[in-house]
Amino acid sequence: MAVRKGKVINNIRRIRLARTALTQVELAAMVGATRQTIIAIEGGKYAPSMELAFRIARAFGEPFEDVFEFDPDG
Amino acid sequence: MAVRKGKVINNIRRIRLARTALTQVELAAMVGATRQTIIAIEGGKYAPSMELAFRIARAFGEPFEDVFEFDPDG
DNA sequence: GATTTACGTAAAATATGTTTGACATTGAAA
DNA sequence: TTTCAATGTCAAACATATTTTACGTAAATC
Repeated sequence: MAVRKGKVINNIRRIRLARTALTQVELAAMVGATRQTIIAIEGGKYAPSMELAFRIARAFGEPFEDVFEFDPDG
Repeated sequence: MAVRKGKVINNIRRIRLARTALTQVELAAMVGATRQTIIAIEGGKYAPSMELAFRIARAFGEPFEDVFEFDPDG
């Protein structure tokens, strides 16, 4: 039984709308990514790179682990 | 002037040796990665994926942001 | 001095994340 | 009812992360 890899969950959409009221385009610009990337990450298509993840948390002014959570059983 | 991307710094080597006294092979096995990956990440060749980063922090029993830090000006 | 353990380098192949560009849908506003 | 902003889908190209395999070195130990 190989090591469990888990899943990273993000609260980007919730925070973007509830706390900051940014559009995807605005957020993308703030963090130096494209709209497609924001869409894909919000939609759970894949997890962002570490660099992008930190930039997003900073753009929100939220602690990293409030934006990104780890589900070890995912 | 494009958005600054910053750099992710990790304290894996320090924690691995000082706190847990694990070898690279042992750590790799614990987190489901290869020795090469641990070497590359410790050596700053690249940042790990989010999933791997969370697994490493958990393997150490350390808070995520104690293991991985963001340098916005890197 | 041969063997073993831990760490390092390097390169090719594969997997995952990011960009670019084009087009579709929905709701709000003119 | 048309226009526009925001969101979504899709696919190809590109960049980065990870694995696999092989070989090199230094220190400890037999």
